[in-house]
Amino acid sequence: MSRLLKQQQALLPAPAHELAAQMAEAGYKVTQPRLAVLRAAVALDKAFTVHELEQWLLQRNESPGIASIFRTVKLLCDLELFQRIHGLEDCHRYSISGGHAHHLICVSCGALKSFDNCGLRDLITTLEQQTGYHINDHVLELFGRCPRCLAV
Amino acid sequence: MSRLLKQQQALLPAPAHELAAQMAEAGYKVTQPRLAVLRAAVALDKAFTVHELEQWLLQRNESPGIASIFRTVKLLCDLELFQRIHGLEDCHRYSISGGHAHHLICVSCGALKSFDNCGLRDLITTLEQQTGYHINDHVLELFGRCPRCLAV
DNA sequence: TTTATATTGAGATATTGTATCAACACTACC
DNA sequence: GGTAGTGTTGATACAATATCTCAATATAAA
Repeated sequence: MSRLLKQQQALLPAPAHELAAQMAEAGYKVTQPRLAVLRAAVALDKAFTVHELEQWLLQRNESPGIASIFRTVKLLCDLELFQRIHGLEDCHRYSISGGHAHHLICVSCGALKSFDNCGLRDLITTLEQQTGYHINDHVLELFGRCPRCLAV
Repeated sequence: MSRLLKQQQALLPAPAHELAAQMAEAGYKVTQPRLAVLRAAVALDKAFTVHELEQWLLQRNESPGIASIFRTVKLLCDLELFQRIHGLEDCHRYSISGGHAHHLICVSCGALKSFDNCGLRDLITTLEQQTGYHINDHVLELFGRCPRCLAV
């Protein structure tokens, strides 16, 4: 079976392949169900829900049990390869993290841009001085409409 | 019953009283269950969960049905008197909004500071130019430790 | 190949809500 | 003061997201 696995990995689009490699590096096995989730996430190419992953995989008759999809998403979040998206309506979407912390999301189609330079340093310094808090983390998500949806 | 209601309102701490007034202004009845939720939220004085509201009220034997607590929280969110908090671990906390959009939250005790000037205008302008998106909303939450928890 | 460990899938369970609907409580009108 | 209409409540059912349990299976290491 491990030969089959290697064959499939070789056929993966680069991003899923890279994510799988990072999973392996972290000491986790790159199994078929986990690969399937990675492929789905890469293919969807937007902020996705677990349900959307499952639907994508069901259409291709390669869906693992829903528990395994949830487990894989959680594992990838813990490894900081996936990231939870904080939406305006709900917080049940995830994205491939790419090491970036923040997102710009199209409320119309779900298209997503990641960026890391959030320019909050001054605000954080000011707030620390004003409040006496020691700030060490933050959530920042921006919402709007992407060029394609604006053109429609 | 309406005499009793007025008597109790007069005993409220100011913030709950004000929130109740705004509910009334918006055309909603200020009932005992709704007042109870307001009192609990004010008393907790931090980012709270619906479960925490219920516990606070149960301890005082004045808890409405859980459905009414959820309904009241939702109503107050719709009226922008409460606001959902986007936490690092989950997004099931709420705060009294005070019209401000952003929060600084102590991860240790849940203490909460609100502020409105988030200084994101430059970032938003830059991102709009870089991406072609039209940005019209955002979520920003900051996390750290409050002075009291830092002192422990 | 054998052994030990990690992972899976199915189903039960938990958590956070929302929908339904009969009973109740106000309000306005007569 | 009664009555009708509306808003609200509480109990329960239901839904969506997610985790737990545990036997069966897959994988890796010896």
